[in-house]
Parts: sequence; C-alpha cells; structure tokens
Amino acid sequence: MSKFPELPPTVTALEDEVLERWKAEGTFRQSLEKTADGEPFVFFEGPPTANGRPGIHHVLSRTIKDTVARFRTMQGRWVPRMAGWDTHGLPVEIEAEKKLGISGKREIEALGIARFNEVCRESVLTYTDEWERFSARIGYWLDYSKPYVTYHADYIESVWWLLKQISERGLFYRGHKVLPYCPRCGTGLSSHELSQGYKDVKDPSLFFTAPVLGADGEPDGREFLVWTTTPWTVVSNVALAVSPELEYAEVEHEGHRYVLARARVAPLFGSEDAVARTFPASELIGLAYQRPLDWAHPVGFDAQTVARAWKVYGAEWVSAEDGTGIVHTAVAFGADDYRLGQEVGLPIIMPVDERGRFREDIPLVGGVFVKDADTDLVIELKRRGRVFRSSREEHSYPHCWRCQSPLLYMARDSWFIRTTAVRDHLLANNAETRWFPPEIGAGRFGEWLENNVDWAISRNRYWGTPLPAWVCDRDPSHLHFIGSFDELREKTGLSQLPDPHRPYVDELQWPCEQCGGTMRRTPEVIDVWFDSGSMPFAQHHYPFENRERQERQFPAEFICEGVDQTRGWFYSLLAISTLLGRGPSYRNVVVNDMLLDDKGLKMSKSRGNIVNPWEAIDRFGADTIRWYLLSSSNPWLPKRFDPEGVKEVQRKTFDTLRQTYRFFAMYAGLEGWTADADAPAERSLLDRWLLSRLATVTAEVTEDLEAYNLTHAVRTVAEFVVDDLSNWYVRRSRDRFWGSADAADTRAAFATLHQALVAVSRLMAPFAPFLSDWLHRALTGGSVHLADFPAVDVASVDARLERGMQAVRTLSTLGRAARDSVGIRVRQPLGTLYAVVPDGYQVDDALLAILRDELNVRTVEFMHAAEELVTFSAKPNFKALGAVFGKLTPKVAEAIRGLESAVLAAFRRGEPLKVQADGEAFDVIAEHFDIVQSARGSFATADEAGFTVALDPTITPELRLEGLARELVNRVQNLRKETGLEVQDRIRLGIFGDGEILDVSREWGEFVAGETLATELETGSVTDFEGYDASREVDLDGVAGTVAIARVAG
RNA sequence: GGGCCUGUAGCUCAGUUGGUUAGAGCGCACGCCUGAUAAGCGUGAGGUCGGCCGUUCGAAUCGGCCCAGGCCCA
Repeated sequence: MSKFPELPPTVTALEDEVLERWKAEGTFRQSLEKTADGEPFVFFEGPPTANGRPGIHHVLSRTIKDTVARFRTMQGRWVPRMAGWDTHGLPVEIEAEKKLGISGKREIEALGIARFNEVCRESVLTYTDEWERFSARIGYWLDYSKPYVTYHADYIESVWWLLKQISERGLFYRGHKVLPYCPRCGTGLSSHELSQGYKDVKDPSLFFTAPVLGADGEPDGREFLVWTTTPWTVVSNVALAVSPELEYAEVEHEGHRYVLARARVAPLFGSEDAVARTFPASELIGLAYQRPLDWAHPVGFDAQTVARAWKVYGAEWVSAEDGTGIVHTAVAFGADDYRLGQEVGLPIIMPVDERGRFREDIPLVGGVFVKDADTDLVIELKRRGRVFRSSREEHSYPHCWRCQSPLLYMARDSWFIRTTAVRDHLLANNAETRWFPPEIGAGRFGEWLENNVDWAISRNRYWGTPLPAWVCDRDPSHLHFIGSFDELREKTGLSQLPDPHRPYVDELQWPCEQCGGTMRRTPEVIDVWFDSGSMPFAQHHYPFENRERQERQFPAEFICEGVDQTRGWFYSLLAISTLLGRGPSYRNVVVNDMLLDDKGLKMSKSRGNIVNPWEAIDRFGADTIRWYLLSSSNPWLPKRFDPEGVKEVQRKTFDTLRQTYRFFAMYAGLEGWTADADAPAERSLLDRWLLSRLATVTAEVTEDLEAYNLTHAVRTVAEFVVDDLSNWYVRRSRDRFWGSADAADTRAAFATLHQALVAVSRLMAPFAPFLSDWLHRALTGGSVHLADFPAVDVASVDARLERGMQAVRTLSTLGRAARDSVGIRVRQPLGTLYAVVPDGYQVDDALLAILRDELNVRTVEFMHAAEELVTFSAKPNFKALGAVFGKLTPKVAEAIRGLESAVLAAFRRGEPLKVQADGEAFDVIAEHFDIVQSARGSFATADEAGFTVALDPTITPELRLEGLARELVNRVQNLRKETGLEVQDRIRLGIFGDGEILDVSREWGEFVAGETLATELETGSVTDFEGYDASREVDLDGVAGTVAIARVAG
C-alpha cells in the first residue's frame, strides 16, 4: 500500500468524496475562521429569486464569484459571502395568480390582499433548497446559514430607513409621469424593467390629415399631414408639433393641399414635383386645426387652457427622419407629448381607464382595449376622409417583461426619487468603478447615467416593500415618511406592530399633526430593484444593528452578475449608495454575458435547447464545467455551451493532470519516496527549469487573478500543466523515477514533481476546487482551500534557463521534422546534429544533453562553429528601420535583404556596413536587422523563426548496431507487457538467432538487460525455449531472431 | 432609428504601443513513439483576418462607410 492514494475511478466519485469531506469537516467555515483576522475582501451576492430554478447560465457567474473569493481567501483575505433572496415583486405575484387561478388586480382584491400575499410569501422560497444544493454541487461556497431575505421585517425596516434618508434630502416627490404602463398588471414599469421586454411586432403606421382653420374658424383648404403609430391616441389629440428648425412645404396632390416638412415630401410623394411653395415653420406655429375625432373632451381644465388646444406648437425634438415632420400630440400618452403639454399648458384628454380600455361613453370603441381599437378607428377616419395612407409596419415595441402584454405609455400618478439631482455624483462614483469589460461602464452604463431620469419608485401592487409614506387625507401636502418601526410605534401608539406588509400596514393611521386629518399610508409598494439595491445596508439590518460590520463591509471590492443587471442591480446599488452620499457601493464589477446553446442560439423553453445543469454536472463534473466556462472565452462575451468543448477540457487538461499524479503516486510507491524527506541539496537542470517555469507561471496567474483576468489565468495554468509539466518535465524525467543508479537524483526528481503538483493544485484551486483539493490532500494531507496561494519564488526564476530550454524544445521539434524527412526513426541513433539558434539564446552543454537524448544523436554542434555549414542572410527589422528611414524603409529593407552572406559574416566580426538605396549609401547597425543562419550542404534540415537544424543522416555500422539494440529492448518490453508482468518484475532474458542479432547481444547485451530488468541473459542459436514463460519471433529492421523471457522470483 | 459588443482556418479561440512569412487547440489526412498508454509526438492540408474606402514607408491592428450576428435603448 503506497502512501499516495489512488484517484477515485470517476470524476463524479471524486467530487462526491470531496463534497462529503467539505461537509464533514466544515472546510468553508474553517477557511473563514482562518482568515478572520485578515484584511476584508468584500463581496456582495446579488440575490436570486428563489421562485425559479437554477439554470446552467447561473453556473458562469457563480463560478466567477467563487473563483475570485477562493483566490482572495488563499491570499489571506477575509471574504464573507452572505447569501440572499430576492423575494418581492411582480414575478412572484404572477406565480401566485397562477396558483390561485386568478388574474388581474380586480380578482386579487376580491380574494383579499392578505390571502394573496400569504400565497406569495409561501411560493417565494420554493426552490431555496435546490439553489442551495446547486451552489454546493458546483462548489460555490456561499454562506446560507443566515441569508438576507428581502421580505423579512428587519430587511424592510432598513429599506424604510433608506427611503426616509432620501426623503429627508428632499429627493422624494409625487408627480405625474408618462410611464410605460402594463394594463394587465395595472402598474407602471421602471425604465430598467422596460429593457427586458422589447419585441418586434406589427403595428399600424397611419398618416392622417387635419384641416387647417383660418382666422374665421373655417377650413382654409389646406390640410396638415400627420403621422402616428398609435391610432388609438388620436381620440386624445390636443396639439400638433412642428420643428422650428425645419422648412415646410405645401403639396398639391389629387385635389388636396397638404402641409408637411419639405424633407418628407420626396419620401412620401416620390418626388418634389408637386411642391407648391415652401416656408419656415414659424408660419405654422399658432395655426388652429380641426380635431380628427371629437368624442372626448378635456375635463377639469380652465377655459384658458382649453383654448390652447388643437393648435400648432414648435418643439425641437420633432425630426424629419420619419413621419411628416408634424407630430400628433396626445398629452397623456407620450413622454414628449407630456413635456410639451407641461411647457405650453395644454389640457389632457383621458378617455382610457386603468385596464387600458376606452371609457364606455366613447362612441364606436367604448369598452375596447385600446390596441384592439386601432383598426376601427382607422376605418372611421377613412370614412371621414381623413386618411392619407395607412399600413402596418414591423418595429420593436415594449412589452411587460412578465406577462407579455404590450405596454401603453400613459400619464400616471407616481412617486419619484429625484436621481437627476445626483446625476453628477452617479457619474463620479461610476468613474471610480472598474468595469470588466470597461466599455460597459463607460459606454452602455455611463451614457445611460448621463441621460438619467428620475427613478419612478412606486408600484400599484401588493407583494412588495410598502412605501413608508403616510399622507394626510385632508391635505396631501402633509406627508410623513416612516424610517423605523420605533417611529411607527410612536406614531400609532401600538407596542406590537403587525407584519409590515400590506394589507396590515395599510391599517395603521394616526391624526395629522398639522391639521387633525387622518394620516394614511399611500397604497403603493416600491420597485423591487430598490430592495435588492439596498442589500449593502439591509443585509446587516443597518443602522439598527451591526453598524460597524456594515461599515467594514462597504463598499464591495467585487461583484459579478449578468449583463442584464446593468440597469437593474448594478444601477440600484449605485443609485442608493450615491443618494446616501456613501460613494460607489462596488469597486470592481465583472459582467458576464449569456450562455447560448452549441449552435449559438439563445436557450429557451420554446426551442427546447435548455441544458439541464444537474445533468451536465453529473456527466462532466463541476470542475470541468467551471474550467470550460472560464477558459473558452472572456466572461463578457456570449458563450456557446458546447459539450464537445467540455469533453476536450476533461481529456486534455484534467486527464493529463490526473495521469501525472498517477505516474507520481505509482513510482513514489514503488521507490518508497515520502514527502517528509528533506529538500534536495542539489537539483538537476530539468528540476531547476521546472521550478523556474512554475515561479514564472505563478507570477502570471497571480497578476491575472488580481486583475480579474480569469480566462487568461485558466489558460496559463492549463498550458503549464499540459506542456511544461507533463509533456516536457515528466516525459524527459521518466527514467529518473525508477531504479536510477543516482539515488540522490531520484529523490530530487520526486521532490520536484511533488512540489510542482502541490503548487499546481494550489494554482488551480480557485477554478477547479474539487480535483485540486483531492490532489492537495493526497500530496500533503491538508485541504488546498486552507492553504496559501503560492507565492512567487523569485529566487527560482532563471530566465536564461527558460529561454535555453525553449530553444532546446524548438530544436527538438525541428530535429524530429528532419528525421521524419529522411525517414529515420528516433530509436535509430545518429551521429551529429548541427544547430543554429538566433542571437540571444544561450544553450549550454547541460541543455544540449537533453537535446541529444531527445533526438537520439551522439553530438550537437552549433553551425557557426563550422562556418562552411552556414549561410547568413539578413531579415530587416521594420520597426527599427521605419523609425529612421521613414518613406525609404522599403528600399533600405530591400537592400538589407540583398546582403551577401560573406558581407554579413564580416559584419558579425565587427566590420561596419553600408547599404545602397535610392543611389545613396546608409550606415546600418545591428538593430536594423536580424541575421538568420541557414544550413548549407546536403543534410536534412528544418527551420523555424531563426532556429535551424541540419541532421547528418549517415548510419555507421556502429550506430546501426545500437539502433538494433534499442529495437530489441522495444520487443522485449512489448513481450513483458503482453505476458502480464508487473513493471518492477525481474526477468531472465533469452536472445536467440543467427548473425547480426548475436552481434547485438554481444555488444549491447548488458544495456538490453538493464533496460528490461533482466537479471540473467542467455544468448545463442538455441531454439529450445524450455524454462521460459514466453517467447516471440522478432524482426528488427530485417534482422530475425527470437526473444524469450521468464519471471524470476525475488 | 441610436449606442455598445462581436466577426481571424471546418469548429473554439490567441494575436502585445501598426512592422511586412497571422498563430494555438480540436477535427481531418499521413506517419512516428509507446511500461504515464482510453495517452503522447511529428508532418501536412486548411486564411481575400466580414466587405469597401482611406491614413501610413507599412494595417488583422488606426479612421470612415457598409454587411452579418448579438445586447441595450428609443
């Protein structure tokens, strides 16, 4: 039984084993305890809504979060990671409606808000268990012991406190605002909710006409040409808007005289031929026109205001890019319309109820949902001869992100937070935040902040944090914000408060201190984004508890969520801390994009291409999926989830590492090597090289991780494991691990490989927490997650050695290519390899030994030591030349290319050099070009990037014999393997035959015996194999013979 | 309609402040090696660097316009 255990048979078995151990020993808790005195590294977990199940796309952001957190923990930072649940809001209400089999506000209120909210509360944490198991299974360490929950009373109390703070800064107001409004949900949507629901739909495109009225109030024969995509708002038309900047035209067309922007004549009429005259917009402003439909009238406006209706106004936002340059204005149904109405004092015509239907008293379309009334209204306008052109066109139109109803822009009562007052602070705080990638912060998010509009914070809904504003029923300007439960107790005189949700909180009231009226709570709840954006404060029940803790854990050093949170959580976090004057609430934010299926299509239920995260993890393992997601491309690029790519990670990176460990464990067992041996006094060149590479790679990975460049870090580790550790170090060192004559060197090899494996497991621990922990425990006995991230061992770095080894590896590749080109296999030794390396590479003799062995040649010589073998040529360095010669560069370069070998040889010896270009002579210096050496003569050559090899293909009789000996070893090894012998079994070996094979056994018998662990060797022409376990006729490159082996005891 | 991102080999991706012969892995074809072996190594085929125009001695890289895909917004 060896000291180093065997790997579990499958990835799943390994991960299960590690999970068990984490659970049993509380590794996560231990890692927090261990770092408790360290400098905090603050991380905020964006709360998911637990009434949906986790999907494969959640693995990506959770992997990033976990990787950063584990890395910082290993650096000794204290990284508390508190889980949270986002529990309020419309999605929950929609679920509850489904469960209860009801729909719409009417039915909810009929059922009772108490019952409705009870169902919401129950459904909200449906999948918390699955989320928790999911996090655990993918190795995402998150503290679920006391998660923050946005519906908990403590959380709500903190949110109330925040709202009161904002109100005390004078940043709260009530207003009308034209908002995208969902008629089904009966609530306005904030601009960040709007982003989720744009869809391409066909909508009307209607050009209607409005006769111009003269001073006498009669039509003067001209007609305004007006464009709209919402015919249902024509009922509410109160004005037309023109651009003061534009030129307008009258057009004679089929007996009509239309007025429109001149720039729109050609697009609408095909040419400008019909233009009768043109004039500036000022001629139009103030003109009156006949209403297209006169069914509804302004209510509650004075005569002066009403008199301003149905006239033409100037507005700078009117453009001539589409439509007619004359914009139909319905004050209640458009943001621009509303602003114009405010500016010039227009009345409002509001014929639509809160369910989006026309009032019953409206002719023709009374009781009809407005969007369904479009067709009837167009027909009616046609009947009245008011339609110039009508069609349907596809454009993108906002829909409710939950219920998919088309949204209506409608003026609504709403509560606002005046975020525009702190716009500069928002921008300044954002400028302090590092975004990954930066363009989202500077571009998408930054530009959006520049155009910030006030945050419409209220929602006319039920399951949410109640807006803690109490309003006097006599005078609505008597307003009081409640900022704590104590304050509420004081106001109401109640010692025991009910649940702070609706409907109970709605019942709390008290006499108005100013007028004796009754203070009642305004019925709205707040935008859920305010809930989640409050978490830096509310997760600690700040300021009522944990003041110090909140201050110590603010702002977050790091957060990470999907790009869809740009205007969601990223905004609400920033806005709330900015409103409070607390600066930005996060310093670094990594944005991840979506996961697509393997064909690059968005995963959706309707396409049926959703990858089930549990199945994927069972199939591939969490480590592999994490590694794949991090390495395939940067987090902020959309990613395809390609099972083939995941398999490749498994095969290439992980199998290689496992195989390396198996190799180590097997021979450490056989040789009885243990980790408690002293560090070797002397290390071989390869050992020193590996440790140097390890230090270099460690520095690179550390730098990457500190800069949130996870993708590059992962790729760097993978390359090190596969190329440096496995395919070079272990392969080149193999025979040092078994039965070497040099026991000290064997020990050094084991120590070095052990050290490298430990370091690798630590380097990869943040990314692949399972395999790394298993390996680390197997190698050292302790969890990798309680270990330190490897420090860069500066003393080990030997840049010259790394470069030299790089040269050797390049030359090896070229040497194999040269062998290949003359068809001589590596087992056949050859005499001399001539090599060339570019200037600046030093390959000393110890490195050459590796090259000789790798290529199986007796000697390696550098060609410049034998000038007759080399031709010099010059390769211009354009960068250096361009700086000096400018436009002349190509000509000088050409002249340099033309330099003769002899001239260059002289230059190398120190003679000055001039070239001719454009009839002039120029001095050139070494920086202006590289001298490339190439092989001369008939040898097999290969070259690449300044490296060249030339191989002497002569096989002398002596070399042939050695080659045959190696063939023989190969055959014996095959036979050993086929016979089922163990690696360490000793054998008796027989080599039989005539002629050359006997020469081989005579000259090389001892070598063959040594290589095959033969303790006895018999040779001759015998053909009787009695006493052998197995025999085999062999053909060594045309030489026939028979080998036989028998296992010997002991 | 506007803003941002992406476009490099069949696929997934690198490509440093612009430097002339654009790389890797996978896949494919052929070969080699083999006591780490369900591995490993080598060679080869495969590119109008999305397109056009420009700046420059020189453009995958910088600028403009366009095309395709995506995201965000109006």
